[in-house]
Amino acid sequence: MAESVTMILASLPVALPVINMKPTANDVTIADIAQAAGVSVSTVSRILNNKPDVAEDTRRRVQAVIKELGFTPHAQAQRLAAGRSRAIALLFPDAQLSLMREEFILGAAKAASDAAYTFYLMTSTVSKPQLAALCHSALTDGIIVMEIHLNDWRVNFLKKTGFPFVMIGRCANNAGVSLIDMDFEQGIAQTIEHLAGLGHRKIALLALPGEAYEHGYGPAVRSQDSYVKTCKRLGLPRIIATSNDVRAQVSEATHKLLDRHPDLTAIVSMHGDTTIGVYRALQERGLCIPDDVSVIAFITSRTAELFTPALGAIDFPAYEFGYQAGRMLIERLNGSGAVEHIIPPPQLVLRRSVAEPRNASGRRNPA
Amino acid sequence: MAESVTMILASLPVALPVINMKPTANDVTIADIAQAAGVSVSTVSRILNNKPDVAEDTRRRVQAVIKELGFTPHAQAQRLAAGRSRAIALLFPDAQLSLMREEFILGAAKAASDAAYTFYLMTSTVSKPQLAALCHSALTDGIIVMEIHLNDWRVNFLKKTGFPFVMIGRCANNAGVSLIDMDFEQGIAQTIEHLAGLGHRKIALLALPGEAYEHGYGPAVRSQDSYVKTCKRLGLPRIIATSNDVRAQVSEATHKLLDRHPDLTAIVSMHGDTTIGVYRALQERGLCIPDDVSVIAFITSRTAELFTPALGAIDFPAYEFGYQAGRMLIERLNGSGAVEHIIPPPQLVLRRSVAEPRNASGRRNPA
DNA sequence: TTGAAAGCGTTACCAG
DNA sequence: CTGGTAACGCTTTCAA
Repeated sequence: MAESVTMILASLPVALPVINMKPTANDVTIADIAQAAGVSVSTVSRILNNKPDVAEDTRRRVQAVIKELGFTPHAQAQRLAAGRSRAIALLFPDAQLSLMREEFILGAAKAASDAAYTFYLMTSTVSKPQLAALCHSALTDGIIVMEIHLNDWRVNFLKKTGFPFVMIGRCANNAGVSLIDMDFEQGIAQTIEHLAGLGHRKIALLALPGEAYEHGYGPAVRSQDSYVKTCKRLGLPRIIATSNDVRAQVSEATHKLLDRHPDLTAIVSMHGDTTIGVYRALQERGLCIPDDVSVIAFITSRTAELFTPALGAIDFPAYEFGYQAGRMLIERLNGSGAVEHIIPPPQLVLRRSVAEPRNASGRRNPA
Repeated sequence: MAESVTMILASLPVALPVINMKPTANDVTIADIAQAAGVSVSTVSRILNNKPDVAEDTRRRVQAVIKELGFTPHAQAQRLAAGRSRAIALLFPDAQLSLMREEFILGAAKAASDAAYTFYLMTSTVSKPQLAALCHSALTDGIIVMEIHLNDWRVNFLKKTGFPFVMIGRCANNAGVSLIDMDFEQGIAQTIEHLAGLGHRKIALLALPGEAYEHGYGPAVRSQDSYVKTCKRLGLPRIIATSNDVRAQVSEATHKLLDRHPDLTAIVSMHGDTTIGVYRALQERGLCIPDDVSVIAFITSRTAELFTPALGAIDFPAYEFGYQAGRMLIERLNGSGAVEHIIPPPQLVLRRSVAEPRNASGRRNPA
């Protein structure tokens, strides 16, 4: 009854079940059905694909046989013959750049399953040859690309080859390709405006790493530019710090930020869950959220609610983004659906981490 | 320059790029290579598959042609001909039962990509016919099953058909099948012992829903049984509450728990990130973590760190679990690798949410 | 409404 | 070492 306490590595040299038989060897095929039902394979195929031109009578008879013999189609063969895979793939880069990435997966997978498509997940960043190989492989009918740069070689490549795809994110030029993207400009603008409306004057942007901006990573560029523009417009000082999307580094960046600007009263974070680093830094300095410093980030509701105090956010509905991306792609593949650019209006969700600034003179000093 | 503020639904009736051509129609095939290189397709195929019996000279020449023509294999056809897909699939149920589920995906996907396998993600719970269809489809060589019940029809089915699979979790009888699982018994036992060692006497278990236990969901059964046994052994009272894995309900359950047992000093949660519901409930009652109540959960480090105070945990290395599951499956498929049962020793990670109980008489009253 | 046969792009066996 | 050729299991004309 008692389970072993330590790792059990039962390398039992048990005779493994027959797995080296050709996986399909003993399966019942469409030919078996045809024979058993006394019709041709073409007829069975028609029935399998719900073609109209089959006698009701025949259909019923064959379907009975199918059921009886427990036949189920060999998707691999279907796909080869039909010239399409009824599959979509999500290219999910390794890089640490992005936000809320995991939820994209489940959303896209759901869209696929809703449309009776299969769903491939390709982690690890692809090289150009790899991408070409993927397109030629016929494994998938279309792909979802994310972490888009303003000038993105993958997008250029796919456009050139005409391989169907959609983007989560967008380039500088998005003619002819469907996409769903966050409105980082408006999101930032609204956030700064809201904070300014509460009385904040020193609002810092905790941005993505400088390389991200320099490499033209969309969210980095758009948010930072919008921050600068908005601050200018409102006559606010521009206070920008950058950090990798790693908790410890976010924390460190926050400390530096506060060293340089001990009087700032709000931080807008481009980081996702690693914004916890901001919380920790503030805690370490004995600063209170939101009384001393308000914090807002681009983040999913579910994650924002884990913070204490709950993290105010420009809501990032990542699951929905993934779902929409999948949906658009599949509609595209099915011939329905025109080019769509979905850029939902940013949703500012105020939670406990956002408040009016405490009277500046009342500020406690850092420990 | 200014982006539109609202959702842009650009249903531009643009002439769509040619996507209805048979996806493979214009691709260069192995036959093209053969012709261009002046060899047979068999030879090209051999070279593609790195077979030894090819003249170095020929090999180089053909490879040059391949490169020149930009040939890339049609995986779909390869798979049909070879009788194997070099793909694995993860069955990812919809149900709300489990913990840390998303990270499994990335881990398993990584294992696949490390082995040059492709990775399918099947969300939504499968029915028996669906599972049978998947096995026959030849889309995947093996599958990873998770959210295992002590007696699991999927496992029984797969065993019977001999289709290769591994489990994240385990059944009552696990002969002949590889698995990786959390040691819930020991995890709970160690946790209770540790808390008791700190001086806690009233330690509650916030368990999974009653149905989960009744249906024989492994983690539910093992943890609860272990809790009861351990408490008995240590002479501690048994205080069990159940809840669905939804924040609001976890919160409510916590409130009820405290209504019935206002003097409890520690809560062990079987819930993942929804354990935030426990935090909120305690907060609402003006109870302090950990001074009034210590909290421990089964949870990933990354998520535990988002809590304030950081959530003590029996660490749930979900990514690693996914990775190992994928690795085992692929090794199995490759013929290497015997049956493995991996049950890592539970890792108790004490964070800020765990402390000695405050002197019981010093306890503040609920607001 | 049905059937025969020609693929789909590879792999793998068998001769040479 | 190389080339023919039969699968792989299904879809899809084309005739009947």
